[in-house]
Amino acid sequence: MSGEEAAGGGGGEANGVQPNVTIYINNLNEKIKLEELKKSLNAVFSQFGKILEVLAFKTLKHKGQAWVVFEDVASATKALKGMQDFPFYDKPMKIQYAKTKSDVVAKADGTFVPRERRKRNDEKPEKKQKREQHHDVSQAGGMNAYPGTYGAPPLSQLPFGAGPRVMMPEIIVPNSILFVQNLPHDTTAMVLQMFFCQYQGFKEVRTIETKPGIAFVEYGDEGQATAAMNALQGFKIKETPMLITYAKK
DNA sequence: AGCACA
Repeated sequence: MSGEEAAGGGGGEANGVQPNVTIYINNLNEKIKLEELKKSLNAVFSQFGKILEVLAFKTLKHKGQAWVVFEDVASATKALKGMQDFPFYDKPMKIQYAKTKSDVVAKADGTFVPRERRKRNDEKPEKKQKREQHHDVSQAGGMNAYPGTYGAPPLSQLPFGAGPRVMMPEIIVPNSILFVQNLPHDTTAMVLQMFFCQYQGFKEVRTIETKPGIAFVEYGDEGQATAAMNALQGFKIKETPMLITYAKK
């Protein structure tokens, strides 16, 4: 047990914090509204594994910070390493493991003890809390407060060979504008921009309110668009890989 | 900078 202090590499354990299913993020852009922030965090982190909950608060002491609770430590570790300094709303996010166990997790493994004074409910420590007695942790107050579980259509249902007709071979015509499909319906343009803006020649993302699940992303030229397409093809924002093609001219 | 559970 002699000095094993890594030379402040930038990991999470450098500050003596143990690996945790929950990551603690700070240096977040404080101008972003909480709801959007949580949604974006969810979008940006769900590539690393199942997310049980995203927490953020607007109190003075907790601005610019958030907690993302994963199902397992491996996902949290991947997220910590993969997204360290990722430019998120123009600020590099700083990620560590959370210092303590999240309530959702404690509730799931039965170690949860309300930290505040228990309410007028001291004669009933029975296991009848809610009618959610599922063993599915994700339901335990998780992130599923989303306006619906849409679930993008699987790749097999994409409008490619759609229709019972003879398949015409689609001629691929390169375009500086990309057409992105198969996105989670709550994906915002901001989140898409965070991914697509990392490639040369990025101009803008356009979404259409009446058409969730798709987006157009414009680059300076076809070559740049192609590079971005190759880099992000099949990237999963939630569970379903996004499909990128050239927009029709 | 700031580690919570609305």
